[in-house]
Amino acid sequence: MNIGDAAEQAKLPRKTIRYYEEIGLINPLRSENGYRDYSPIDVHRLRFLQRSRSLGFTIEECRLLLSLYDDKHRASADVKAIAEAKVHEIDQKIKELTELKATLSALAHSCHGDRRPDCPIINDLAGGPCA
Amino acid sequence: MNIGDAAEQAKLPRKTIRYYEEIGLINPLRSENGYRDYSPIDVHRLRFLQRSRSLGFTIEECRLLLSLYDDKHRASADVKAIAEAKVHEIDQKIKELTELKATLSALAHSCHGDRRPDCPIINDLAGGPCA
DNA sequence: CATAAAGGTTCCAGCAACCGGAAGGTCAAG
DNA sequence: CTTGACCTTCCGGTTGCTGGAACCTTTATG
Repeated sequence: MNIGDAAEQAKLPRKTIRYYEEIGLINPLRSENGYRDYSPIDVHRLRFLQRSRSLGFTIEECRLLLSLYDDKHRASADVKAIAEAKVHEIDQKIKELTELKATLSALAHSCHGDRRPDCPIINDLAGGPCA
Repeated sequence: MNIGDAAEQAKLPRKTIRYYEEIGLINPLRSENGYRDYSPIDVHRLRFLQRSRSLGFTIEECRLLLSLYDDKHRASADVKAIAEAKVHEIDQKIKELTELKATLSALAHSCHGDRRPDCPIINDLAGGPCA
């Protein structure tokens, strides 16, 4: 199967697939004409990558997950630990963003938003809390 | 004032300050010896940048905010619009992350996490929703 | 058979927003 | 006089791709 079809099945751009090959996450065979030739197993692997990435795992985490995927004797606990760490990370990020939003929307709210040049937002940015 | 002191006052790494200069967000005078020389106004500007960045504005948004800051006749509405757009963006990001977290923590929860190799997380990644 | 469109290939460059380090100049203190 | 803390520039790397140029191959059509 050529890269176009593989891309469609894995729901990944061609460019991304070539990039994944470049960094050693996958390596398909080559046809006589030099075209990449993806087996169903390759496509499966690409799909694994697509899903892992969309769940927020970094490339390096994906690499690790793939190695666990390949290792038929790994313990499920290993995988679970990675997933839980990721959940924690995401949670932290959510907290940060929530605070950010509160600060910013308080600022926006305090601004009358008319034609006058006086603006609490700019004033805060200019001389805010760390002044 | 040399870059070290400016950095401390603005709470920005030296490297970052030089970078901001490189991309034209600031340009301090130079002393005889070639050292950058920051005026209080420069430091103020750096602080503005530090605060804006920490509130999640991109560099280009900061550039815009600075130009509004410099323009004594701009309407506060212009600034408010930018802030509100940012709040909306942040909100979207929070929503995305929340969904991500739900998916991932459901997965982690479904995994018994012991020594056995069978793992629902890996299984999902391998053949998940887009199989 | 010619040709044009739609695939494929490689490599090079660039995005955001910096960070780290090397090689070197400068300045104050002991 | 030397040590060490500053400062300078420049180069490369980070993450995860994406776009484009220049080129080859395959397929469809006139």
